[in-house]
Amino acid sequence: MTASNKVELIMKASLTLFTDRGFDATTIPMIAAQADVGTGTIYRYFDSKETLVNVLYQESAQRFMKKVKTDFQGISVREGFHHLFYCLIDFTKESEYALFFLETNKDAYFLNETSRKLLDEITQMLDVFFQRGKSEGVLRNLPSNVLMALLLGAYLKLYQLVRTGSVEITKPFLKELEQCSWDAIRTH
Amino acid sequence: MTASNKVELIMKASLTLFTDRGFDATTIPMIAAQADVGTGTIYRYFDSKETLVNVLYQESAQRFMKKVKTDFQGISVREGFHHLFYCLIDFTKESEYALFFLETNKDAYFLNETSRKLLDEITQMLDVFFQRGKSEGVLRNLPSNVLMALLLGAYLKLYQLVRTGSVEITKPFLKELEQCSWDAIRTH
Amino acid sequence: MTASNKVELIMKASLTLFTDRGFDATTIPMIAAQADVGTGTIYRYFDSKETLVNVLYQESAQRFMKKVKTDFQGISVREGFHHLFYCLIDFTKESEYALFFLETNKDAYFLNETSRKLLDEITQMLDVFFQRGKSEGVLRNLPSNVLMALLLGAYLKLYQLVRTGSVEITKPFLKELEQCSWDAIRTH
Amino acid sequence: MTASNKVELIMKASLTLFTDRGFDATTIPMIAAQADVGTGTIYRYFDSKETLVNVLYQESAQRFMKKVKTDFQGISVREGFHHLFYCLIDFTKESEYALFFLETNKDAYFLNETSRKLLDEITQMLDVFFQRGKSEGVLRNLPSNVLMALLLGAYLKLYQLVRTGSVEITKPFLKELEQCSWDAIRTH
DNA sequence: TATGAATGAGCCTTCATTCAT
DNA sequence: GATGAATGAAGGCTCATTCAT
Repeated sequence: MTASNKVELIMKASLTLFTDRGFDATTIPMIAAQADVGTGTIYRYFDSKETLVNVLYQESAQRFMKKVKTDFQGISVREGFHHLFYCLIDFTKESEYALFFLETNKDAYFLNETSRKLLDEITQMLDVFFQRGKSEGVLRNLPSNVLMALLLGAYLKLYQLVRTGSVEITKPFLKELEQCSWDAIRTH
Repeated sequence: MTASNKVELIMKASLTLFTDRGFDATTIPMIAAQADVGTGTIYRYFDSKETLVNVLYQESAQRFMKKVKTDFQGISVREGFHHLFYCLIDFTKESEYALFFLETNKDAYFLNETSRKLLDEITQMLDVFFQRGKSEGVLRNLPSNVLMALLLGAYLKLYQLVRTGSVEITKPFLKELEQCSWDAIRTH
Repeated sequence: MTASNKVELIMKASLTLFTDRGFDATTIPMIAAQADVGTGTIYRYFDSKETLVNVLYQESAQRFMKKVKTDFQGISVREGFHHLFYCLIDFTKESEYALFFLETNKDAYFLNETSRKLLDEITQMLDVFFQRGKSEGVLRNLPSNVLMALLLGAYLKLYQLVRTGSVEITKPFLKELEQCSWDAIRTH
Repeated sequence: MTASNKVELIMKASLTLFTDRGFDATTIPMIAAQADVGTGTIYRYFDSKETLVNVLYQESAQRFMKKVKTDFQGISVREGFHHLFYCLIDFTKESEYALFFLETNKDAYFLNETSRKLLDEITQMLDVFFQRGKSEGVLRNLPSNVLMALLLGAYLKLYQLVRTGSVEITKPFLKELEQCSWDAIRTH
């Protein structure tokens, strides 16, 4: 078994557990068991539990950023929003546990400087987009982080319903949700 | 120093810490230090950490429910929404850390039966309101919990910005946010 | 309420609880509740929990010693044994909780020097008696503490059965037990 | 150092301390220090302090039962008594702290169902023996538990003297003690 | 390299003791 | 004198982290 494979196993297991149970309620032995490796092995690849969670966070952040960036240029604001919305959806679909990244607050006590900076990068990228929307008069004249909060907050709370099985995702449902979110931030 | 004073200090400290760090990452010694009381004192007033968190939750839930109920009858759906939105605002203003109640998931493992029942009551009360809105054709034809998630999710994420000082609350700002939320769930 | 009265209440309550639950499992608040006094009141009369238990022990020891001493002179060894046996019985009857004294080992970690010395006094008194029995050829030629252990050990173990209700005390039963104990230590 | 070694160290240390100070007055850190292991190590091998004490109790009970059972059939009552008496002696000699088992009351709050059942088995086995003695007219007509109490109570109290060094065990001494105990319960 | 036994700091909780009323 | 609220040291137990194999 290659080292990278072990790392992957550990990361996957951590992500699952952190998402399902939270950072504090997840123990290193739990992760080791889930990843089917020894406890000590985790420490061969990650300095500490905090390092691990930050690596995870950063990996997700990077993946999310890359996804958003792709084909995000040279399209209309409405198309951009559609893109953004489906990035969230795809991102969550690809790995349900990516939610961990989306749900973790910027000021979570276990995040380090690197993680926070990465989030800032994403925020700035989105800021550019939202600024354009505002200058074009398509989006409400609110701070970008507010617009993003409206979008992301609603999305996450909704996804909780999905995860608990209270709500089922269908294409028309997604379409309507996209419209809701769009209506929330666009000018009328 | 009166006993009630200590209870208040403990509750306030707990609420702050639970809101900021979450239940698991908050330790009893932390609470004691923040409340400036001895560790043992907390146990004079609360059976356990779990009792404490539930008392806090229920107190908030009750306060929120009472607030919403007042003047919630015999008004139009739009007016009802306005009422609801400003209940959230006032509730959060009164005690910033009331967010703890709003943010805590129903299935948080530390909530007891009483807490869950209380939340169910609130949910049902809101369901009646959202149903009326839908039957009048004013609100989108989505499940009530979805409509609530859209409203609450956005509000909470937004309030995080307020707490970190990234955004300042002003009357016109609130007015606009109310409109955003309303636009998200109303029919167009 | 006179001070001495409080002291009595506290001592009685302690004795009961120490006998029933043991020294470690008995808390000061428990004693206070049972004695119907405030927690702090106990510390007005006793320096510490350890002081309290030693006072109790010594009081019992003194009472037992006095009881044995009375009419213990100028009688035959057999009569002396009868006296001793019924001292145990009466002592236990008068206050069932006197058992605490009889059951507490000399090397119990909470006993202080004074308590140990008092027990030594009793031991010496009994030694005189047992020596006489041996020199008269009535008792087995074994160390006095051994003879006493045979008597007391059997008695205490038996009394446990009484307390759990497994065995009922009647006059003929006591008569037979006395004979058992006597047969154990007398010469044949 | 092998795992079984640690378990042994822990069990030995616990047994010593439980015997010397009792269950309540013995702390896990004490045991760890005595066994020269970390506190946490104890919990690798025993779920809880209560589990530990029960394992200890059951191990002793089993060892005692096995010892008594061997060559306990088809011998006279007097021979049976001799066997029983030397079982106690050997048992205590093998591990001085086996006393913990003999001294612990059946109704000790920390004993679990398994421990109690094991003691019941032993009690029943002895009951059969005592019944035979009574029906043959060799033993006093007293309940079996009373006869056992006479024997065991005396033995335990005696052994306390041995442990404190007040008395030294020699062959003739044991012989005489056996006779004492036998004289206590036999018919005359 | 991989492991998991071992560890001890730190958690929740209790309770002997103090002290302001 | 009497009280009981307040305290913090210490107990049982968990778990992040280390290290010998």
